[in-house]
Amino acid sequence: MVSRAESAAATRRALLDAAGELLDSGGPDAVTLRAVGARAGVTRGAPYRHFPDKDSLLTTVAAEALDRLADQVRAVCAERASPADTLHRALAALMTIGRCRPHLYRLMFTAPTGDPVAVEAAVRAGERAMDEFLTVVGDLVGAPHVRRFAALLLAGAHGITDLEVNGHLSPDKWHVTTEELVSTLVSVIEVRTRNE
Amino acid sequence: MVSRAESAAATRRALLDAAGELLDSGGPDAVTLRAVGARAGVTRGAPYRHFPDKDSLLTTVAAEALDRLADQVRAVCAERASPADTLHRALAALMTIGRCRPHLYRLMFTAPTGDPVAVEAAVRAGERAMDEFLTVVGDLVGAPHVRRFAALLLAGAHGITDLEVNGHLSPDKWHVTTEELVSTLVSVIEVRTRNE
DNA sequence: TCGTTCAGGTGACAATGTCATCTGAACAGG
DNA sequence: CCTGTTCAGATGACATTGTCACCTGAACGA
Repeated sequence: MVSRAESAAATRRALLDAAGELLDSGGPDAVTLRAVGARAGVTRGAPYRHFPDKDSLLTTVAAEALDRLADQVRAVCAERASPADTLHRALAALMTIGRCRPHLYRLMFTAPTGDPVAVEAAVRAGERAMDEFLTVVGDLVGAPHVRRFAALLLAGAHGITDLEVNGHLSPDKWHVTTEELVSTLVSVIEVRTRNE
Repeated sequence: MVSRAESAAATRRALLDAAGELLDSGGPDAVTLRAVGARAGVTRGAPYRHFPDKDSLLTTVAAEALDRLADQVRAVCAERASPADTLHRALAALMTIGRCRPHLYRLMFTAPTGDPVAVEAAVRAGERAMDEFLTVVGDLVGAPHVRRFAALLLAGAHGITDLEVNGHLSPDKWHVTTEELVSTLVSVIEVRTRNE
């Protein structure tokens, strides 16, 4: 029925899911190899059959999340809405992760650690997500300064999200919502590119 | 010669400095209460005479760093250069921390944890730093949308810094330096405000 | 002078990451 | 069908860490 390879793959998946769920519910401190194992139905030593160490497990969680983000951006891009709309939705995908899964969001944008193989995978996934963003911005901005404005948009949206995630953007102090900030950011750059 | 209160204050200072130095040299994992104590010339239990727990110690380190940042921005502001120059230097103060002391930078912008007293101090220090930024931006932008643009500038600079700190802004991929990004960000907002 | 306070030292404990070792079942080859 | 191998998982053990209870001695106030 279930081959050994299938069972092992299922366990690996369960471990990654368990780590993500623990991260969401209790923050990084709650992600214990023992807890991850328990939630995945195995014991504390089992994860070492699938990941070299804890860091590599978490880095793989981040890599998968970055991959999903890249897929989302690509999907938004495929909808072929107006370039401005597409950009807004792509940035919204990023910020939704920050709002719904703040600890995962932090993990995604933290320098990956652990086994070189896992690190490499995370780096590649991150670059893929950024490349997708690049094509989105490419439809909005002329070729000469795509990279500059794409980096600026990405950094801006990330900064807004990160500040909000960490509670540094209380609306009653700044009189702005994160949505308004992103809108302002995008429009400001649109104005700039039209003026060139 | 040295009163008991003086000695205690000196130890407290030594603990905070030791924590900062360990954070710089070895990252968060290197900040061990035992290591902090050793570097401060005391043993592992001594920190508990000055901080309720480890989180509160680190939160206090962050609070002091935010306070220093606020002082720097205020000092820049007092130089009375051109508003644009002042803004650039204020943002540079922020980004310099990120480049020179990346782990401390991360600590500063992470939601504070630990004892409510320490958390309160960190929140207040963070708000003070932001208020200083607000006055800097106020000299550049008209009153109606100061907060919005101040938040945008701060979030943008923070996003750029955070991405760079975590290695997500390799210049050969994006063809941009962080300085160029900040310049673009500032000029883009200047254009916008002039058009209103 | 004497009792108090309190910074600091010390032993102990539970939790955790990690490893060496063991076990049993799924596999390959005859 | 039998047999040896491989490998996922279990288990025991160890060092490290945060944290606490308890102890000590010296600086203090009266």
